[in-house]
Amino acid sequence: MEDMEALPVRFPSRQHNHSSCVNKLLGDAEEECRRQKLRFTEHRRKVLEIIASSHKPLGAYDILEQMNFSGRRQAPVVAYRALDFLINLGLVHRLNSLNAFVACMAVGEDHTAQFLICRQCKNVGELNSNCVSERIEKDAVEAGFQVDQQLVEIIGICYECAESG
Amino acid sequence: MEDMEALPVRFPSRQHNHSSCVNKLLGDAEEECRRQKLRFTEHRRKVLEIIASSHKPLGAYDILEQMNFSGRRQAPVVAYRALDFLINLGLVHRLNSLNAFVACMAVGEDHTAQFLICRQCKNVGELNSNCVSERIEKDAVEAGFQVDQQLVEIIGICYECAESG
DNA sequence: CTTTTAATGTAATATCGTAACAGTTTAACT
DNA sequence: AGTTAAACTGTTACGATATTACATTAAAAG
Repeated sequence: MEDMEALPVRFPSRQHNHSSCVNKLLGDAEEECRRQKLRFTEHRRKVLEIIASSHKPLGAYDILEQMNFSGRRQAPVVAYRALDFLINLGLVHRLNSLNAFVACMAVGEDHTAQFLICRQCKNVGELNSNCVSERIEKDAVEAGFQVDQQLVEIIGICYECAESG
Repeated sequence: MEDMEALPVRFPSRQHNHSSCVNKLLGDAEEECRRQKLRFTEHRRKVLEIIASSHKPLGAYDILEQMNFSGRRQAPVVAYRALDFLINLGLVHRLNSLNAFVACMAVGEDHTAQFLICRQCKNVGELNSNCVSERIEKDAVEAGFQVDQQLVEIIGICYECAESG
């Protein structure tokens, strides 16, 4: 896996190793839950595993399909509950333009993420530009608007898809 | 209605006169359709009227409820078709975080809009910051990402709601 | 005036998300 | 340990949002 730590932009390369993503995220989750005395239950672990195994956004019902523990299909609310938990913890993001969910690529960095969504390969990257978020904050404040939350989703074509046509 | 033309930020004041918004938008629509040889049909006019009459975002089914032409309820697809048309024309925007629609406040200015959504009064303003959109474009390009569309939704509290508590 | 294209009417269905409530597990506190 | 309170789970049902498919009608282009 290439080093994405130093860059403000993180778009998953085609070759990169997912399993290390998964392990890192599960580790982060466990640590964070210990710190905040929250329970990292089976459902929550499973949902995080599923999401972290893909850089393509997954719908709640896609996730649900992969949750068949005992061959039995779970109710939708099971997935949504786990997703809410993970989102509040900052481990998962919701993409409003797709009604879908992705794992966070910058856990614990207290970031206001912007998402790069490739409409060809469907991979999603995070653009972690403080510059953008500060600019938004600044312009909003000038308008007397007090910002709680920024949602930035950028749709286009990623580098690798542009290359391979 | 206060003059919002000169400002990069447009948040509707409580006192401003909606009917002039509606008329302006209908005029813009007619002109744009004439120019592009598109048909400004009854459904399309009606939906635009409904949306323009509110700065609060409306869901497709809210719009549908106001479309009872002959006392008869229309099918959802009727609203969605008109909405698609108006969005392509740049007269209406979709707010992904709310699954809702608002009239454009800056028709014809070829803008990449950012939306200010007040979570108290539910009014929506447009922040028309080239600075933000250029910054996003620039950062994305640096990551080798080719931008087609930017979605920026900012959730918080507007000036008037902050004042009145 | 006929051919083609665009828009409409209608029904059915897919997709996404939540409410309500009973039951169970876990943590916290005597 | 035993008790209580809080958090989590199981289950059913339903609400909200959006699309497909196809037959019909209206408008524009030739």
